[in-house]
Amino acid sequence: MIKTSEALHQAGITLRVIVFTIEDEQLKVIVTKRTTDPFKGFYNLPGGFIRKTESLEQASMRTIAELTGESDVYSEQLYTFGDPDRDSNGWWITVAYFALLPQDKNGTAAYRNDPACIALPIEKLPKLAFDHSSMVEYAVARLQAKIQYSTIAQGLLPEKFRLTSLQRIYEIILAKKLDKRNFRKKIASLKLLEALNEKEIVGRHRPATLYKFKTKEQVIFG
Amino acid sequence: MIKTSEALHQAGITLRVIVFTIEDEQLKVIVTKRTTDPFKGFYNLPGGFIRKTESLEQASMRTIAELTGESDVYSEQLYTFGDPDRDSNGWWITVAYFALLPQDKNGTAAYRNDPACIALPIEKLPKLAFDHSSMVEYAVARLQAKIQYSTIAQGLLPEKFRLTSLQRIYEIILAKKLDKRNFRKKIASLKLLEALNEKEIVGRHRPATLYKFKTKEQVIFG
DNA sequence: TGAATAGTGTCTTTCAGACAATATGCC
DNA sequence: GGCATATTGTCTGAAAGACACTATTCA
Repeated sequence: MIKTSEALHQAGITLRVIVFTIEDEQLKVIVTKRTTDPFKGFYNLPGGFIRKTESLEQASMRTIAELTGESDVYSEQLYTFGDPDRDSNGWWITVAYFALLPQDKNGTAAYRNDPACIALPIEKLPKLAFDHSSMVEYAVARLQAKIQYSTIAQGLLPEKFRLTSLQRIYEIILAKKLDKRNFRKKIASLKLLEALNEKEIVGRHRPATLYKFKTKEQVIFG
Repeated sequence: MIKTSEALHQAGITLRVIVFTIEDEQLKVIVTKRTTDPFKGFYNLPGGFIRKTESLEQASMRTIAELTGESDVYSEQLYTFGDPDRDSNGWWITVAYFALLPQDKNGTAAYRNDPACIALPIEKLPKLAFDHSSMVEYAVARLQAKIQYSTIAQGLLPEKFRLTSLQRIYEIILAKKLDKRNFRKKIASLKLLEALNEKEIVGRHRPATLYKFKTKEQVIFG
């Protein structure tokens, strides 16, 4: 049926990671500027190759660690992109992963390892190289969907955080205001957080109780 | 950083399809029996290769069409499996798609093209070759999740169907009984179906109104 | 004491779930 | 008329959404 010359037994296969973080009250994605053609001067998503001895999961974690210096971030497989015209430079299949980089307690993104990387806000993101704009779009949709029925927001927060910070994560990702009382009622009913005997004092006002998630694992609460 | 000898620029890449259908009031998946080693005698998922001129989507649709004779079934990308030890026969990355084969009006599965294929019930499925059992598990989980907030059940039904048939689809996939009045109330509130001026008479009892989906596209109803 | 954020409760509406009797067509 | 499936409504409890005031700390 299939002529061997036509069949793509041996495809070039690459990995791309969509790393989100929240900085300056904005959802941002990490990109690098291309210095070679095609798409010279455009931003693209950081990527890497898969070693023969590692799983896709491991390859994505390694790539993210090389990029951010963080080896324990949340990540999951997003989608595999394989349109024949997505890269003029040959036939490439790209497995995309998305990941979340936590804020530190000051609300800025955690340390980033690679100086060529820059975090750009999702709003007003320029057109990216190849089909990377679609990948980001797809990842944002996944993130928006998943934050509503899982504890994925944990990946964007430091270990200890204020309820207000958690609410801001939701507001930024869903791009809408939430009612403070309803939000806290909902969070409390899920019983996934633990109040700590610690307060955080940020300004000249009442200090906030710090919370942490009872478990590090992602919880789905359908 | 990455030594070329270690990096997997050129992976063998294959496609596998998990085709579900409902037959004899059971959720079944289409498999074929292997005639060669490894896993000779085991069942495995039907698969294929990707041509250089087609997208992954197109390759999966083509594979499903070759298999079932149906060229317009519902399908979506499931997951990409790439563990280095998943196939002893070299390094293979497999992009898995899942698809739904509609019943015909008699409640049996639609025509199948490939005589080597057999549909086995999900309950009491034997261990499959390679990591195909995990793939089926993953696909079942996706199907169970998705039927609850989308019109994916449409893919398992003929164009015109009774509300009772729709309810049976839900009951079989979710493996639990549903209340008829609550089910119909819910379906009605979604306003996604259109009652036809046709009745279906199956036995010596009151005939049922036939319905169809207003649109062929999948609808997500959060 | 003023500024700024933390923390809290009620009412209304909507949706899910339990539950059973009547209707209709064929034989 | 008997059989078999189709069709329909109410009540209750839970969760979502609208809505505003008091508490606490520091400068």
